[in-house]
Amino acid sequence: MTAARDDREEQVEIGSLSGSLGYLLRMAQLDAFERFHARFGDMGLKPAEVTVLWLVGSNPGLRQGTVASVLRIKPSHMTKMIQRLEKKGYVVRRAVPDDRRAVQLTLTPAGAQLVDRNWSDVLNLHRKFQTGLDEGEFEELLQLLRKLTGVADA
Amino acid sequence: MTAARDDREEQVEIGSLSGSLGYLLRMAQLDAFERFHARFGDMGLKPAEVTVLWLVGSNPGLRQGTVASVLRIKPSHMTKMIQRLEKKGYVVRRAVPDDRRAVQLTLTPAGAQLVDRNWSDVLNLHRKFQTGLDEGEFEELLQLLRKLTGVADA
DNA sequence: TATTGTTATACTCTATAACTATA
DNA sequence: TATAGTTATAGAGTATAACAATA
Repeated sequence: MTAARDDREEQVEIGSLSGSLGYLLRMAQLDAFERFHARFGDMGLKPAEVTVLWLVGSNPGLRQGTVASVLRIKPSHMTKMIQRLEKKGYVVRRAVPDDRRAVQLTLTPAGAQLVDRNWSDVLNLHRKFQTGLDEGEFEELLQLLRKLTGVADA
Repeated sequence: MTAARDDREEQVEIGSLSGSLGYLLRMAQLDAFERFHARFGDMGLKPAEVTVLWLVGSNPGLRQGTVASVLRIKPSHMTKMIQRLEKKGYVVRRAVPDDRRAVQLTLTPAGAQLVDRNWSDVLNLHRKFQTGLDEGEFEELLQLLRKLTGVADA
């Protein structure tokens, strides 16, 4: 009796949960992950990894620690992530000349190609799906999120 | 030379990352977690757990599986979460009379009290902090997120 | 002494599948 | 046979702390 169960679920009183920013952010992020996976799943990379590649591509020689702090990824996690990206041949690690404790990152040609080919699609991924938002609303949403998080406009 | 390092980080070119919905959602969620932890950390509950308590309080006798599907939490994780909430004395599990495979959830008096005392603060947590958004912008953001995620307005 | 990145440990969340007890 | 929930296992992300190399 699937119908009966579905009926039950429709009776749930969500109420003021729809006024919770935390809940809405969580739901939005789950949707975003699903869209990413549907479109880029066969690339074998996760959203955070693609973001790291784009950031390194835009800032060649960026230190690993800087990438971690900009993206708010823990250093110990960053290490493992960069090792994966290096193993896949997208990233090169090199000691920083002035400070040999530090590691500077650059993309390999394969990494650069991957970013060039896909970054635009990554940015437009959510617009093109049936989000219910028109272009103006989408931009408004981005603007409000930038203001909320303190991320500077491009 | 901390100053030197800070200077380096300020030179990072974020560029079109500020146009990425996924990135902004991630940053917003990190901020939201931090605010939650600063305000409710000593309660010993996480955002998802508080949300479950509120949902059960608003829908006494709700099945565990329904809670899981509404909040998009995996059933196996839901089991462990409910066990924690039960152990802390906030939730009671009972077999559903019509279907003894299923479990219906209700709050204990302690659970109900916790929700009554804190839910309003949970909802208002992000407004009151220096988010940079005024009340109108905050409501607009919630509205756009509801539209994006398909969550019905209260 | 302090900092960059690495390694190690533990815990949470996710993903999956096998299992139980019911239906 | 199918479903509700549980258990088990493996992987990713987070949080900490200890560590090596370098500053």
